Amino acid sequence: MDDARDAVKSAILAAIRTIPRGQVRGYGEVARLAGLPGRARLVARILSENDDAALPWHRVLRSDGRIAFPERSKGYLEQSRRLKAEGVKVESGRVRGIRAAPTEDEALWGPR
DNA sequence: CGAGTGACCCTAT
DNA sequence: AATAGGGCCACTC
Repeated sequence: MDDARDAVKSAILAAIRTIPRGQVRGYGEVARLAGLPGRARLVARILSENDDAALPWHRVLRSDGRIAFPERSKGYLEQSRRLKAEGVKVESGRVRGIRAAPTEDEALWGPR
């Protein structure tokens, strides 16, 4: 059974739903909020598999505030459009006004 | 079980 | 600011 996997998916989706309108979060941030530190990639995969139209997936970006899609991609345009519609400023494929707390990630990824 | 891939992240140059 | 290198996780072949 994929109970565990389903639970993880639900947790991630819930975390994404927690993002307030007009604001954005990073994949790693979402993963951490979902109780899955270091599984940012998993979040991305879940999003690719997700089919919930009510899910604000467009509020999920990379840590740099960059959209995780190539500019020519359809998803990029869609996400950019939706973000702008919510009052988020997007320039050159990157969002302004965000700062995904890197300090926490540093503790986890920062190996040194 | 090894190798390849991806809507990722970090450090260093 | 942009590029290069290394790492971690989950899935597929």
